[in-house]
Amino acid sequence: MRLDNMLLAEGVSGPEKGGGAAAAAAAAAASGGSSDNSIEHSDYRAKLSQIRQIYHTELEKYEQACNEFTTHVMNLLREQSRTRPISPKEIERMVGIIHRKFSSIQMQLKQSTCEAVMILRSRFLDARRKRRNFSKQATEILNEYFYSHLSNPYPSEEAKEELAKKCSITVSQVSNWFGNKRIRYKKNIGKFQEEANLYAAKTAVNAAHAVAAAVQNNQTSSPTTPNSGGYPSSCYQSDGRIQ
DNA sequence: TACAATGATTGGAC
DNA sequence: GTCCAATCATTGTA
Repeated sequence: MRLDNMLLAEGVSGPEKGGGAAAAAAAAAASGGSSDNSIEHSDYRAKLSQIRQIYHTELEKYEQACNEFTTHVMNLLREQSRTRPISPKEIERMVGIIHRKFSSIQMQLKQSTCEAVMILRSRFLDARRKRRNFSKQATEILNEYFYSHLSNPYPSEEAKEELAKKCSITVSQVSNWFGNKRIRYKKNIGKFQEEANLYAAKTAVNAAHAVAAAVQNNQTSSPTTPNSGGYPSSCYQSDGRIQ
């Protein structure tokens, strides 16, 4: 069952008894976190534990109420048996109805606990709230690739994976970065011109070093022509995409 | 503290 | 699926 799996995954329906209720959990989940990672993590765990505790407390209450109500109904039936015959099957049927009713209430409790956990998780995992700037080195690597492929700044899947590895970020972060970079560059080429020249010069220096090394080794490879930067309007397709 | 920069998300187009 | 464009939310800085 998915609900059980989720609660189990978060340790909510496990054997360990802690503290926390659905409503309180939702309130806990709704309150903001702290800036520090470790503090945030302990905050998350504390709120999760709160959810767990309330879940178990409520569950116990329901079980107790169920037992009390069952005993009460059975006593009533016994009393009634003095005035009319009541078969054991009838008693069994009544007990079954009570248990089904209570288990559906417990299911609702599970559902709301599950929702509270999901709210908590989404808040904790919401990347926007935890955005961190990439390292200077990573930005450098990405910029180097972007400006040296200005005529076609669309890295292949392999190139993205390579860049992701080099920058210690994910492939989707690389995709996001290139998406943002393309659009922002296109919107304000003038602003990025200096940066483009800088990286073009860097690429040129790297190429020159490579050529020098090749010459030294008596190799005959020809140098690659670095991209000069620019990004003329002709680079864009009619639909606005960069060619 | 206001503002710019930046990484992530969303919705629509292809 | 990718990409663009707009936007959001956070971070960095003057």
